[in-house]
Amino acid sequence: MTTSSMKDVARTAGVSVGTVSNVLNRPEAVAEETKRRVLAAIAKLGYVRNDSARQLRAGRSRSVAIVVLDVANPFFTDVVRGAEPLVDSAGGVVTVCDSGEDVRREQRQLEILEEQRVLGLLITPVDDSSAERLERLTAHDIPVVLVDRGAGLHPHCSVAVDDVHGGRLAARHLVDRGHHSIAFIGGPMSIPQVRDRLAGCREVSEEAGVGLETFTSVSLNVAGGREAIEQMLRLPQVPTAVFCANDLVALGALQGLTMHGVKVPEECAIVGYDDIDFAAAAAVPLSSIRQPRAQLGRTAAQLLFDEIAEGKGHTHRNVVFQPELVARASTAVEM
Amino acid sequence: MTTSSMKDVARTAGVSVGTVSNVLNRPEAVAEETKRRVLAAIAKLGYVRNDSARQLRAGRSRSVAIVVLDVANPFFTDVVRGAEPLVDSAGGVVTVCDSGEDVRREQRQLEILEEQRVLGLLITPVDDSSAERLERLTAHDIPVVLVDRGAGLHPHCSVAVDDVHGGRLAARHLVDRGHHSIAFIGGPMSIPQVRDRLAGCREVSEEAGVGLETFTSVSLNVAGGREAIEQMLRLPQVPTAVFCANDLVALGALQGLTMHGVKVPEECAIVGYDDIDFAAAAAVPLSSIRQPRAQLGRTAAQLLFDEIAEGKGHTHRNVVFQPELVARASTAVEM
DNA sequence: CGGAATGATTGAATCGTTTCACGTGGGGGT
DNA sequence: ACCCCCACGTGAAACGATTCAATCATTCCG
Repeated sequence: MTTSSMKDVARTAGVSVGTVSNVLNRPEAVAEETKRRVLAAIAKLGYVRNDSARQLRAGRSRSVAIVVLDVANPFFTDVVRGAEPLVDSAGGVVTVCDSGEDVRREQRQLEILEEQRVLGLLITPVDDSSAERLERLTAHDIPVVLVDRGAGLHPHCSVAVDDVHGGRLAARHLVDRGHHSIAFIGGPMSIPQVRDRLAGCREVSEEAGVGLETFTSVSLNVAGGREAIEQMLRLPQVPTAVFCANDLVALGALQGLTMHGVKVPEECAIVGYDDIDFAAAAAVPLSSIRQPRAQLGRTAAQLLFDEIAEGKGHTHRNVVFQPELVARASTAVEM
Repeated sequence: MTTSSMKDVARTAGVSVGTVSNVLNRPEAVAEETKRRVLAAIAKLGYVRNDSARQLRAGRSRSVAIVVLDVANPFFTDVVRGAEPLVDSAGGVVTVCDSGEDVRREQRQLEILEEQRVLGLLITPVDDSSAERLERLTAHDIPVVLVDRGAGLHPHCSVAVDDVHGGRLAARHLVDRGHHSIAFIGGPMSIPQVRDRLAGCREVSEEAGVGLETFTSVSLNVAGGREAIEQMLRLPQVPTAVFCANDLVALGALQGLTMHGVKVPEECAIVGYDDIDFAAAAAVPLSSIRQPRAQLGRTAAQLLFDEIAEGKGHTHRNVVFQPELVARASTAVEM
């Protein structure tokens, strides 16, 4: 028998289990001498609290789950970083889940998180198909905060960055630089952020009478960007600028273009999205649309705890941040 | 009352809780008709299993924890990625914990994980101070696999890459390129990987009669690299090459050097470590020491499940991979 | 037609905490 | 001397699922 329980501790200390529990949870309510004896017993037996039993009694766990599209994307790790301190100081634990942009994985994870009765959930859903399940979580008293997702659409709190506006900023920047035909790279199109960024871009390009080709990448990562460039370069008339749905795609695009001897920014400009740290450190430092990453995480966690604290009387809040353009070498040439 | 239990399901289906449990866990043992009724009740009530209760009974949870030094470091996310499929297919769940190179945080997380009775633990410990606690976990039947850590030192399974050899490879490469004085950047020195990589580097530099200055960075990230370069550039005689303890530090070093107008690789060469994807995409593509990142994760998970399966009769295995040099532009000049 | 074998379901014990209504004994106030 | 209150402790009842021996029907076979 390697694991000892409260009962064992109680026995060795010559007290009741209730007292052991008190030593652990309300030390001020137990006499010095007794406390000493109990602590000694705990040390001697190497007793460790059983969280399952605790949770069973409490009805909830202490973990706050964050479900992201891609843990390997620095954007998301920065969001997680932003949320962590708050959760920590509230005595919680952060659990990171990677849905990998895969609806089925996401489903499975949500199921498990629900079974675990997590304290709350921050999530960037893959697409709209999880809406139902998320509402169900809320109905089961598990607050959900949507991260980086269009506001107001769902009965949850949310933090988001105005992606349509971000798309506009990118396109406006390229138009100002004199480009007449733009390529948009991103996908899959089921991801709302991708659609929104594209929408903003389209808005500006149409208004300015500039051509817009879209290339759907399989995934929002480096490989996706590289592959999309292959397609693009097969066009009879290759666009002189690409706007990528995120920086990983942009880095992939940069690699693809360089590999084919296309000079960036002279022959083709690039604008990315997120402004992850690596964007500035790229072969050609990337112009990008900056999002307040850590702030997103921090605010999301804050909203979550607010909702928990307010309980039933809570009204959802939807916080929207504005993105900003960071111009670097990858768009440094006038056409 | 928003959450229903087995008892509720049993009542609505007109059966006993034992039967409900059977429907869920051994469906073949219950009659079709009954099963239908129970499933209907489950659907109607929106019943969700309570994992805490399950675990309490089972004595273990289903989660495999991975404790890493820095989630924002692509090296670690790749390791996690490698481990995930295996854990998944074994019906487990991955929990990622970020110790942030902070011993106290690590301690706290280990405590929590022990309380949670996790299935097992993959960990890159911050330093040796957790050895005791880790042994205690093993004693409590929680298998521990050390990731990216010197083999044989501890009573656990481990997967590692030969860091001393990696350091040698880097130094050898720089010596071959004709450098006469090398700077090592990395830290804190309490991290064993840092010490080993430095040791390998020192070995070769001494053997070759080449100068070696070491700069201790506060942390193994971009900022750490940038700051170390500030120090280095104050030297009367600035080294012509730097070997960085990982790629993030190397990227920081690259930024620092560029900011001060030092040309890479003409005036100063750089070798990184890990060969993360971003290394190849950097402003000056980085030479680096490649580690089999995903393989590390995969093997670690495999060892863990082996240990669980073998039980008491298990003997620890220590798998060591060999790193390899990937030469790119950042060392492309002969001195 | 009796008895055994098979199949389906039940009920109660159990996991390890937390919580709360109750003792119990001693000390202070009047 | 009496009463009351306080400070400490106790014991037992939850929490929700799993498991297993026991029960109850059937069916099958000789």
